[in-house]
Amino acid sequence: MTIGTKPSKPTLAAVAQEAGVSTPTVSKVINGREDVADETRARVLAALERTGYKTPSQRRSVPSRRAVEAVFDSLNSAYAVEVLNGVLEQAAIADMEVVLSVTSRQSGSPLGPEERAQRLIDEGRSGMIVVTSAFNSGQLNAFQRRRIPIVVVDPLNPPPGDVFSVGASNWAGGKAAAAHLLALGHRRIAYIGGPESAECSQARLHGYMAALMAEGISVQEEYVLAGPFRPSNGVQAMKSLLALDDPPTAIFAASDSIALGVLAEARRQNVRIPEELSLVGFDGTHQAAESVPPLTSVSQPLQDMGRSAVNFILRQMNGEDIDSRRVELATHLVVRESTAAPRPAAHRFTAKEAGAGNRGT
Amino acid sequence: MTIGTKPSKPTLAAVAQEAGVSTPTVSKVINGREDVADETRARVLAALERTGYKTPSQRRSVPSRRAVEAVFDSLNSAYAVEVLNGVLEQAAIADMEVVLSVTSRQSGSPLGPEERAQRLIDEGRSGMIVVTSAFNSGQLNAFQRRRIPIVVVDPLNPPPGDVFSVGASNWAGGKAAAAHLLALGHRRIAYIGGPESAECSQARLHGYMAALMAEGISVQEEYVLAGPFRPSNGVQAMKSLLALDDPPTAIFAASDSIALGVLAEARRQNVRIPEELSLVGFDGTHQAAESVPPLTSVSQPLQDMGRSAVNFILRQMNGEDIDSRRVELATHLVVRESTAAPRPAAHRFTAKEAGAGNRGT
DNA sequence: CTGAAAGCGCTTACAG
DNA sequence: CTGAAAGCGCTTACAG
Repeated sequence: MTIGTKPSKPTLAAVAQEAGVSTPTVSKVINGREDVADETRARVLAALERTGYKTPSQRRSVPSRRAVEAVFDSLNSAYAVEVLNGVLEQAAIADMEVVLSVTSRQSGSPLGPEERAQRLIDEGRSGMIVVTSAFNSGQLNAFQRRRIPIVVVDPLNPPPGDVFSVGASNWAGGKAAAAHLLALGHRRIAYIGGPESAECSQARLHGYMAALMAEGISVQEEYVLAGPFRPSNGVQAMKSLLALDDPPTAIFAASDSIALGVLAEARRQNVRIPEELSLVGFDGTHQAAESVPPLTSVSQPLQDMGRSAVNFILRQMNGEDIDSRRVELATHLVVRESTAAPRPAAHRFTAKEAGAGNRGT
Repeated sequence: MTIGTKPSKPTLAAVAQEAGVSTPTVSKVINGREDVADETRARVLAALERTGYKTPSQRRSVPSRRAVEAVFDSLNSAYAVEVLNGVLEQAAIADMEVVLSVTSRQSGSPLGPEERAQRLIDEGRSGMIVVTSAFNSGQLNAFQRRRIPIVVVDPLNPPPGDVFSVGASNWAGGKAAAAHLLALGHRRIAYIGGPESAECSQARLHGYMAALMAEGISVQEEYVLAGPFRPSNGVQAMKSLLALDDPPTAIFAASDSIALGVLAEARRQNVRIPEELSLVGFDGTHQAAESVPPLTSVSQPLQDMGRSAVNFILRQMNGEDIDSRRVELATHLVVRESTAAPRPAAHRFTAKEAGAGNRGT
């Protein structure tokens, strides 16, 4: 794999010497001429192999520096950009190119799975990294069938069993988030999830439930909400939660972007975080670190996930025997300033206080 | 080879004859060597064009899909991601691939300009879009010399005269920002700039100065600060400005990221925006729209800039005669909620009030 | 900066 | 079939 020191590029003459024949003979073999004895041809082919000879055009036009195709849903999330950064970093180390495309920007005529797979082969791609839900399992299979190495990163839904994928430990992350809030003394903890169909959100929800149940706290239905991974979801959910008779003292949001929506709505309603409400996000993007207050968040190793995806492609290319088709990287809770112990029960915050007392100040 | 006729494959020698020079000279031009007189180079380039000469590797290579190389400093800014989105969109429309690399992630051995240019040719790239200050003019010239279409997007500093570039009307944007604040009634307006060496920041500063001078207001030295295009710069600058005896009632920040730092520090010191301080950013990234309060900002057409860069490459590829090598797209002020009329003079906000009255609340 | 001359790597034509 | 020799197209080193 090292491109570093080449003693000297093997020439025709060197191959000839290795094979014990003249240069014209090697030339004939390379150019597929028929006037060469089978035995001689075999010796020359062996020598070509040993010396790693490349024809001038092979040397010059390097038709394909290895390239991975990276397909994203969009780049309009800090999440996607972080994964991309990891992909770029590992690709640079492996001296591979990254050909980037974004499904939302696809030109008019979307290619069918078979055509797309064929084009990937024609262009000499080494593989494809998929960070989008735009491919269904039929399409993924079209790539597999043509033996194009493929890796799906953090799929909303699990890919077919034989497709490689990279994800994060969502269940453990959800459990850690809820456990942190429980340890601070919270008992009324809400969960604002991603789309109900998304496996990763379900896993986070079940981690949250596991933590509550371990403390003997039953999960209240009205505390469990769902929606897209967007700030608007956080805004809406926050409004619903504040309107409850018994609003939560803490919220676990299934993504930082949702949490940012919660934060914005909290500020609008003058609910102070963390004094009146604790908030935990998920993803650990730089947005979480830079928000005011900085957000406690379950950090996913997004760059590592991007790096792992590239490594997975490389290992498939090398024909390595890979025992597990799924890699799950650990999440970890990063405690910042959006979580604190709940206020004493007497001063419990309610929606009515927010509406009346604080708004106009 | 028959004498006098022009057979199918034009050779170096044929080109040399056509140009009235020796074969070594043609060889030098093709390989981008510098030891060729400009006038000679022009003659040879013309002869290459007329004869339709192809290098051996060009003759052998299979025509593949057109691809642009896009080189960014990093993707850790909303600015860069927006430009990239524009590049991706226009490239998709033109059915071109985008090969993405990030200079900060370059693998161990950075390529020299000549090698890098050669590799671009070897890989069959159609051109290169540069969104980084990592290339000096010598390097840019190395690409120009080899006839690789190249476009520099919003250069911190202007590229050499013959390099194509895409930018935004920074001076007009700076003027619009200051004029907006003046129209609201502000008279003490500070400017927090980018790096002093950056042309774009200088242009914004001079636009700001022009607006003040048009109102007969002299620019106060202590109100003009500079630093990197990062939130930390905004934080530092905000601290200095608040420490002045006569702090400004409005701040024009040379980028949204700087403004976000100002916003964070303002919140920390309980300076309310816009009630006590008006704030204008620059760039118009989604960060400006999503901050609390949403930021008034001079919007750059970042996606359009990315799109224009791709179009510039396409036009160079098509050999179009391009009259202007610089395209400057219009900026426009987007007024949101971070700007308002200053408080009446009697209640003028001072640093001391912030320190004493509000902090502990 | 230019180009005659030498050189390089490969191919071709042909004698054996 | 094989390979010495001539040839081709391009590059390099260097004298002027």
